[in-house]
Amino acid sequence: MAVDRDHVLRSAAALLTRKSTATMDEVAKAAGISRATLHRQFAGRDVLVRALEALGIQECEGALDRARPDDGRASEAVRRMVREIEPAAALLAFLYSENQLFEGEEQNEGWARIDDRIAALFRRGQADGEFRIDLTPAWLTEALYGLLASGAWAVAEGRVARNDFTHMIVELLLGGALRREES
Amino acid sequence: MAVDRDHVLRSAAALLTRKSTATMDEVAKAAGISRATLHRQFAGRDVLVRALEALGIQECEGALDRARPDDGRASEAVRRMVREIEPAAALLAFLYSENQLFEGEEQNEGWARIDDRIAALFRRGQADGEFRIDLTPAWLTEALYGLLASGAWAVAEGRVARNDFTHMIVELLLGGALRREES
DNA sequence: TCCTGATGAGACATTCATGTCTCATGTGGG
DNA sequence: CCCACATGAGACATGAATGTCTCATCAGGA
Repeated sequence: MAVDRDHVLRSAAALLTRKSTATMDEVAKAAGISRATLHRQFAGRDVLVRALEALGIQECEGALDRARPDDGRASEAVRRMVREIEPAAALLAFLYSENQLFEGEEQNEGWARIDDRIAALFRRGQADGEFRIDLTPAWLTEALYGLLASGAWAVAEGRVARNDFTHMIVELLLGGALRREES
Repeated sequence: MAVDRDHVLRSAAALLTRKSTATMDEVAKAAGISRATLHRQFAGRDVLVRALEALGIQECEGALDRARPDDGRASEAVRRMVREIEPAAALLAFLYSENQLFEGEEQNEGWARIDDRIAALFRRGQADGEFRIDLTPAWLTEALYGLLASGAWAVAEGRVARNDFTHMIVELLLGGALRREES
C-alpha cells in the first residue's frame, strides 16, 4: 500500500513544529502509522529531518517563484513573498532552530540559493532607491527569517491573529514602528 | 573552595548559547570543573536551565532599569533598551528556544513582567504619537525578541558585524527597510 | 482462490545522557 | 601539624530513544 510519504512528511512537520523534541513514536502516531513503517520510510530521525529540510527548501523555492521577486516594486515583491511563505513559516522556524545543531556539517546548499534570492530582492530595492542602504541585504534577510519565526510562534501562542501575520511582518520589516510623516 | 557559581553559570550560558544540546559533561568541562561538582551545584540539567533562565531574567530586568524606558522619547528609550540588552541577546535566544520545550509548565513569571515593561514602552510610544498604532505592542515585543535572536545568531555566524548589532536592530525595528521621505 | 508484499505489534539489543555513589587527593583553616 | 571539606575521577545503575528483527495479519492483484 505504499505509505503516502508526503502525508507522513507533512504530519511530521505539523507535529515537530509544535514539539521539536517529539519521539519517532509520536511522529509515527501523528501520521497514523506504526513506528516500524515510519522507520522503513525514513531510516532514522536525521533522515526525517533532512527530508523535512528538503520539503522546507522546496516550499520556499516555490513561494519565491510565485512571489515573482523581479516584478514591480521591491516592496510589493516583499509583501508577496511573505504572503507566499506564510504557510511554511512554522516549518521554517523549526528548521531554523534545528540548523543550529548541524554545527560541523555543511548546510544544505538549497538554503544558500534561497538566501541569495531573498538578498537579491533587498538589493534590488536598494538599487531602485526604494530601500535604505544602511541596512545590509544580508541583515534584512536574517531579520526576515527572525520575524517569520517570531510571527509563527506568536500566532501559535495566540498572541497575534493569524490573519494579521503578513501585515504585521511586512509592515514592521518595511515600515518599522515609527509613524511616517507622509505616506 | 566553594566553586564560583556565577562563573559556572556564565560558562554554561556561553556554551549552551552556541550548542544548545551540549552535555552536562561538556558544560562541566567548559566551566573547568568536573561533572560531579557541576552536579553538586545544579542537581540536573533542568535546574541548570532554570538557573540560566533566572540569570536571563535578571539581566533583562537590569537592562530595562538602565534603559530608563519612561524617560525621553520612546524611540530613544527603545534604542537604549536594545543597547543594554545586547550583551544578553545570545542568552535570550537560547532561552527563547528552550521555552518552547516547557510546554505544559507555566513559564516563569519574570518573563511576564519583562514583556509587560517592554510592551508598555511601545504603548507609550503610540500614546505619544511617535509609533504607529496598527502594530500592536504585543507584536512589537515579540518582534523585538525575534530580531534580538536573529541578530545574535547572525553575529555569531559572522554575517553581521558585532558593532552594528544595536544599529541594525533598532533601525529595522523602528524605521523599517523603506527609505524615509523625510527624516 | 492463492500468492505477494506491505503493514502493525512487539520483543530485544544498543547507545547515550543522566543520576548516584565511592574513594583518593589536595588545600585551607584551626 | 592535623583535620575537615570540597573536589576530581571514575564506576555503576537507570531511563529513554533508537535501531533491528521476527511474525502474524491483511489487502490487492494474478
